Amino acid sequence: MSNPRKFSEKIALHNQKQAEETAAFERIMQEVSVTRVIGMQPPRMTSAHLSPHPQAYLRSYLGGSLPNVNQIAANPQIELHHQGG
Amino acid sequence: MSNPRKFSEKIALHNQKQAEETAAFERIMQEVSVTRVIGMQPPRMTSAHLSPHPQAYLRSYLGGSLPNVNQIAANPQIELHHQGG
Amino acid sequence: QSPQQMAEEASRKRELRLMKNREAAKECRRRKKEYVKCLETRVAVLENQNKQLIDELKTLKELYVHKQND
Amino acid sequence: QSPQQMAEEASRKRELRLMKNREAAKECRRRKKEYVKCLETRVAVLENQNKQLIDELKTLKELYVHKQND
DNA sequence: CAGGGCTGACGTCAGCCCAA
DNA sequence: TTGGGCTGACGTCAGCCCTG
Repeated sequence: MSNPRKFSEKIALHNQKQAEETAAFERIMQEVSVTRVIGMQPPRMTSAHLSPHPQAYLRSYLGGSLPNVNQIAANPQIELHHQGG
Repeated sequence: MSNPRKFSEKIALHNQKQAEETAAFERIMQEVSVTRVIGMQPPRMTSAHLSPHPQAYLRSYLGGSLPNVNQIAANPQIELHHQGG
Repeated sequence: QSPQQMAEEASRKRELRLMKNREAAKECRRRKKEYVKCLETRVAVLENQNKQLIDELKTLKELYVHKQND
Repeated sequence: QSPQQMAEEASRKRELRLMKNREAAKECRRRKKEYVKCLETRVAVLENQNKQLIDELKTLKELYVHKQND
């Protein structure tokens, strides 16, 4: 049953749910942040686009490592390949 | 203090917060729904736009009563940004 | 007043206080139980709202990038 | 066995059981208190996440309609 | 300041439920 | 099936805070 009788199990279940929801929350927030950043660029060219290192430009706007950026890199306008790890 | 000692006050406070958050939640959901609906139209004209009653057309897509939709249906090109937050 | 009457009076007062505190404790436990149930319900409601908000955010985000590519 | 030893044995067993249940009740109250605090913390966290999600949804929505009007 | 309303914490009883 | 672990509910004590 999803509603255990022992308090320890209830606490463990709530901690698990909270961890999952926090992960999903942070993930979607980062994705939306990335979407908004790349969405602001196309209408106006920035000097950063002339830079030989566009990856560094994006990483300057965003904080941590962005594993999902690869999907966004599928956009034909911007090329963003792995920096080799 | 925001953390009362009596349980009745705690319950009242939680009910109040829940009501406010639920109201804000339903409001933003309806707004986003409206935004998505009107955002799908401009690229291609639908036969519904030739109808003499566009309000009825919108109400067919959306559920409850939408007081803001009237303004949107009247002037589709206006910007709707209410309290900024 | 005789000490006998004093003892009876004290005993009656004590019993009355115990009775009041007994019922008060019962009501207190009832309110606490209701409060905990309120907390659990609130958690469930907020959980559903979070999921719906995340889904709507995903949808609007993809719609936004699609508009971007048009 | 004499009834005297029987009574002592029963008394010792009862006292041992009371002692165990006493400590168990104490631990149980501790876990319940921790659980309620966990619930309150969870409510606060979900509340903040809801507000942030709504704000982000508002921002993305206005950005979407702006892209629409361009 | 004393008195009373509420609640935190304790010990006890009764009952549920699972592993032995 | 049953003993033991956990918990729900009770009554009591102690303490806080507010009102008289």
